[in-house]
Amino acid sequence: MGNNGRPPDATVYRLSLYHCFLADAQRRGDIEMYLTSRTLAEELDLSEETVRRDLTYVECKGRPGTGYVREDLFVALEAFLGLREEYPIVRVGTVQTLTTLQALFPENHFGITHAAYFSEVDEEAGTFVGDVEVRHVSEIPDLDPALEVQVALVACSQPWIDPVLDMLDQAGVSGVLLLTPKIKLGRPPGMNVRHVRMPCDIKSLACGCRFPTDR
Amino acid sequence: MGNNGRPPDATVYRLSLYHCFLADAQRRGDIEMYLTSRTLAEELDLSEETVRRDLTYVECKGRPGTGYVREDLFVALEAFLGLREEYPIVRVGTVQTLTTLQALFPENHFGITHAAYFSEVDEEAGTFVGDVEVRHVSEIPDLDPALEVQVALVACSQPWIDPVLDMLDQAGVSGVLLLTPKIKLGRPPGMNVRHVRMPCDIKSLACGCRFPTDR
DNA sequence: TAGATTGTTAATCGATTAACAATC
DNA sequence: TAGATTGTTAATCGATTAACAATC
Repeated sequence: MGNNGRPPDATVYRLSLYHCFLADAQRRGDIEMYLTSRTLAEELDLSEETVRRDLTYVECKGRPGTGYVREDLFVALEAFLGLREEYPIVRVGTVQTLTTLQALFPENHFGITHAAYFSEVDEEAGTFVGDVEVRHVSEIPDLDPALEVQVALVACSQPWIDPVLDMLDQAGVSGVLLLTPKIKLGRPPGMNVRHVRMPCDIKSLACGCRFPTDR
Repeated sequence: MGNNGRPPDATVYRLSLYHCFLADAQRRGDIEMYLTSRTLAEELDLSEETVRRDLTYVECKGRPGTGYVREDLFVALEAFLGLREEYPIVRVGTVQTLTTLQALFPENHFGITHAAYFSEVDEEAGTFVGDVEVRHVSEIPDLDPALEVQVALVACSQPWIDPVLDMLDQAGVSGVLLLTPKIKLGRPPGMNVRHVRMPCDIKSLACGCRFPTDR
């Protein structure tokens, strides 16, 4: 504890994973009072040491012999990650894509909710995905600043990527999870883009077959 | 060169990225004969040194003062990654999801093609996505071994994840790119799973807002 | 107290960056 | 030859693992 400064990326990702784990466990009705680094490690395929090291970054002391108070840990993680009760994000893609995403990663799971949906297809403006109204991407800059949306999930078609990133930047969104494959992005300076490149992941996995894991 | 043994994961991923870059450039009709580490670095937001270091793993010598022969590099990367002309993969998900994936990451882009589509929905067996017939996931173990499929792209619903991973394992598929969020996987031993956890990525991005990048 | 688990320090492992001689 | 770019070695940075004293 008392560990200041920006933690390593790998740690931030795992802290997010712990938060997801707790949100999910809560949803499933788990009400155990305490949680140890060992349990967490086993559930998430990590080592105990890594878990404890990670948790030194958040404002939550563990109790030797007992573990961490589940609820305290959850609250501390939420605070550390800068989340809110239901963290609102924006989603961008065609109605087709938005519908798939809604099925794959439903609203209000893991403590994340929607602020707005945007489609790049003109005719889809005004239609609904679930009970959410879809607006045209060109309206992204008009996103209500009061919503304080910081992150977007983007899966629009390739040609729309750069314009969409620009408009999100204008709307004050500083983090983007991008699912559409593309080689070179025209990312606005300062914008944080996590790009999932499915073709690269697949090729990496192909390579994995040539070098079988030793563990 | 002469660099043997399994390269670091980060390197394998970037080698895949270089291969994607070349496949994409070829598709766009780029026919420059040579390519330098600087160009590659600039296009992919990496450092020159990293690119050169990475390329020491593949069987392709660069020429001081000139760079790498584009075509040679492409062939060497393909060989190194264990790819083939059109590398066949399997895709798993509902018709809805498969359709979205086909739009987002079309067949025959980046040198990857399909071997088969599988849906977890009984009634969807026999339907078509694009010109590809969809089969039921329970048929995964019957996948023709002659196709030599090594990798699958899976985006089925949560309850199907574990059974699907098992059946893919039976079918000899050893690498999986999984898009469905889930905390704990029952992954068959030896199976290589790259799990994209959208909720975790989003929370990590949220955290990024609290610690603005310094560069 | 005894058992269990934390938090911290040191050691190791892994990856990137810097520097530069070799060479086309 | 001169200019440009490679490949390699050393230095740095970052992350994980191991070990263990502290403590509830």
